[in-house]
Amino acid sequence: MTEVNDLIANIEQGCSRIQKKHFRKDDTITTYIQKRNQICIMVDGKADLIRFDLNGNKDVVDKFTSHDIFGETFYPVNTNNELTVVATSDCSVLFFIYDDIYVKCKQNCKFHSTLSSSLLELTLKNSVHQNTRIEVLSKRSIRDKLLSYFSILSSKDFSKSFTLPFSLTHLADYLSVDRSAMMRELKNLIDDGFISKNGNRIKLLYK
Amino acid sequence: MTEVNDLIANIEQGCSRIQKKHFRKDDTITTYIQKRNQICIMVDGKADLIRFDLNGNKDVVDKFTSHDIFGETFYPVNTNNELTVVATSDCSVLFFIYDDIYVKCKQNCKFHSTLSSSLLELTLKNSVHQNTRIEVLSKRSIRDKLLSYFSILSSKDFSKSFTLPFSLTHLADYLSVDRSAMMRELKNLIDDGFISKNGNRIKLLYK
DNA sequence: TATCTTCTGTTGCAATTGCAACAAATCTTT
DNA sequence: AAAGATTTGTTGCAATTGCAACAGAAGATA
Repeated sequence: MTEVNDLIANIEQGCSRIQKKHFRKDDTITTYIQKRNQICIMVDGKADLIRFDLNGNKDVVDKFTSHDIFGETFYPVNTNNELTVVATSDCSVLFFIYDDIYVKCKQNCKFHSTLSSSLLELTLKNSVHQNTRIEVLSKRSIRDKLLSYFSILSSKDFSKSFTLPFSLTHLADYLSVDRSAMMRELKNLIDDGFISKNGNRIKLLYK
Repeated sequence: MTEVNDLIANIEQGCSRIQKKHFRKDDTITTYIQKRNQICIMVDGKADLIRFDLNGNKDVVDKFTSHDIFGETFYPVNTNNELTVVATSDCSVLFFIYDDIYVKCKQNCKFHSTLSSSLLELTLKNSVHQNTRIEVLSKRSIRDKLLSYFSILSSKDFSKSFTLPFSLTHLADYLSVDRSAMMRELKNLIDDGFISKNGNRIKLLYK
């Protein structure tokens, strides 16, 4: 597949209906509510997708980094609670409305065919990440969640040793488990000889 | 967005590199291993995505029904254990290789632009399903998993009453929890006055 | 350098969950 | 209509997990 940067450059240059905006840390980038299928592409920077639930609790639903694609289009309609994307670093984001581009603008803009295949690539990449997360979340115990995630990281790096892509605190969020329970289970895995660990570097000791 | 049937008809007719095959119940449709980015579209029928793990346990990773898009392209490379798609009813499936179509056949087949946007639609739809599942799986208790899933179904039907799209046994699989524990929690939700239930029909009683 | 914040590590305890096992009900197939 | 398969419903018990709370380490900011 093509380089992500090329794709984004393609998307950015082709059509007046696509906007690029810049944000500072803690700015609200967008909300998922009645935006008629807004699609966003993170060119550069980081952001959190946040829900305020019925009790007013803040909940980080997802995290986006450079080259991620996100927006209302990817989410089930849910009238109960609004989703908000908040910048966690300075960032730049492309915006457009799916319906505008594919319905209103169909005839006169031949750029759309390349846009489609670029978007398709980004969306497929996104799908792989989602399936990875589903795979891991669907394990019933913390131990299995950890082992399954480690196994995927190991395959990706072609090595029994790899570095976690984020902090242990964030890992617990990603696995949707209590951090202290996860720490306990990491210790058990070490004691039982399944893995060794040095900071954020993990080594698989089995098979 | 366009009707799924139209999309599939489009995809089916446009290109000699796309094949349609038929399967009987229990046939193996495909395996996810070194198929160079195979993409499959279920025209009609049902199938399970199955993993045989290291202990030889059979594990249903995902379920596909009519109009679902699936295949190796959507999954993280994982050398450890092979994924197999097995028909759970008679079905017909479209097959093609992503790389073949977008790389080898780029110049001479103008059908590709419509293919791209059709695939994009299917993949976006798939993304919504995946995010729904992630949303639900990331809840920490069975109670919250149930309530979150019910809330999504309720929004989709614009009603406090709705019918579960599958059996309670399958629901437990979808939520990745023990079935008996889920039944217990359903009973608690009823006793606590959050929901009422009649067979597969659920009614939300709060707010 | 001092201060503030985030991250890591640990523990006791209570609550939730998974497991095993069984019986009854419902749906399929012959 | 009978036999077989699948689904629903229930329970006791053990194991896992979440929660609360704390302390020290490491990183960031002024």
